[in-house]
Amino acid sequence: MGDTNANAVSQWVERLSALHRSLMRKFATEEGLQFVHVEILQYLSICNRYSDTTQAISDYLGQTKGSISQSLGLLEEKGLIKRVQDKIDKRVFHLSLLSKGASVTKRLLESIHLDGSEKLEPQLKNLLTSIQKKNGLKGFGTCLSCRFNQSPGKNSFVCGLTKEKLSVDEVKKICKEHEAS
Amino acid sequence: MGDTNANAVSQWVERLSALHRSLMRKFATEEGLQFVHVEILQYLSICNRYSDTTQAISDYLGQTKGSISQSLGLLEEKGLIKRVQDKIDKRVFHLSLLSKGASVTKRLLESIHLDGSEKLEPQLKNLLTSIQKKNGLKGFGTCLSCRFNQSPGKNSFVCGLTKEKLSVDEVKKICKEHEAS
DNA sequence: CAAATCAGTTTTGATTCGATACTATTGGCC
DNA sequence: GGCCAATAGTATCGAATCAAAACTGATTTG
Repeated sequence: MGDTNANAVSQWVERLSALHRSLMRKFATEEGLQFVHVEILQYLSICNRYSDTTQAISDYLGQTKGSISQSLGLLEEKGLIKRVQDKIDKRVFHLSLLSKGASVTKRLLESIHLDGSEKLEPQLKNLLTSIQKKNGLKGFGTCLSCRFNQSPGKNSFVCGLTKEKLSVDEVKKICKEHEAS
Repeated sequence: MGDTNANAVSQWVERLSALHRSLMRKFATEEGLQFVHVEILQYLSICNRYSDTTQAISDYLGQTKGSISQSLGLLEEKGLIKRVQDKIDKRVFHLSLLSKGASVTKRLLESIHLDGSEKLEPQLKNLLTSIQKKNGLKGFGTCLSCRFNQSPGKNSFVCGLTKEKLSVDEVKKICKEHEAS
């Protein structure tokens, strides 16, 4: 974990990320979409119901909500996503993938086929959280690593923030309110 | 290395890459640059003298050379890079960072501080090359892992493709002609 | 030496981008 | 209740990106 080594890891992450961007861009072009569209669709496929809003996407992708809002308009027009107004807070609109949008993210996953040894998984997880922590970024992890998550029984989950029950699938998704446990 | 696990690794790489993009975007905005500008500058800081051209950047980043050409024009105008015509092949122009551009890449490296265990390094390397291979991408590795690289003596390197001598620093940079050894 | 290839630029029109200003809703606070 | 700040989201603006295609020149190939 020395400083000399941090640099070397840096280089590999830089190149891995660059390669991933390149593949995503190629995929986007083939689908007749912009890069950011694919980013948005991919995010919507992994975020939970507290995090499917314009602002959350803006936070996750690091772009202004104005830009995101425009792109969302286009994605809705193209029939890839839909937006539904929140019943309680009428300012927020929940975004979700329509079947057409979901099939794009499915093709993306197939198109960029990643392989890695099993040992890599926990290490990548650590790397990710360490980067988030180092850069002072909050949020965007799954319930399983969140301090608000409570598990009153087997396969039963409750979010300590919202006091709501969460399904087994739901707790695997990423949340903007996430705080490391 | 099973299929069930490939998916899990996928998820982590996706999120790691997304986080990295987000940090790069924030950095770009702070520097008054576009995302792609930072990508180009970063690439120029790690590529060797065979790979510092418009076409190579286009291949590495996965964008059309027309787009790259436009961005390069702006970067030159801003005094971040310079271009020098090749003495032999007058079609090609070699691009390089000016001090102003180099300082941006230095700040980028400091800004996105990545930490990881030593064990991660060889695994990331394997992951990277496996993705390149799986996606049928050629090129963009360092001489040290290239089959053209020859080492007639200690700290002495020759490229089997160009028959040119390469310095110790040079062989650490990435090359568009790279082929795995 | 002509044709094909290659490196790079230019042009075009749709779209992104950040910045800013704006509407509408919500929440606090007296 | 009523006022004001905060929040979610959209609209507008000008500069810049983006891919696609057409276009120079230079080089290689046949």
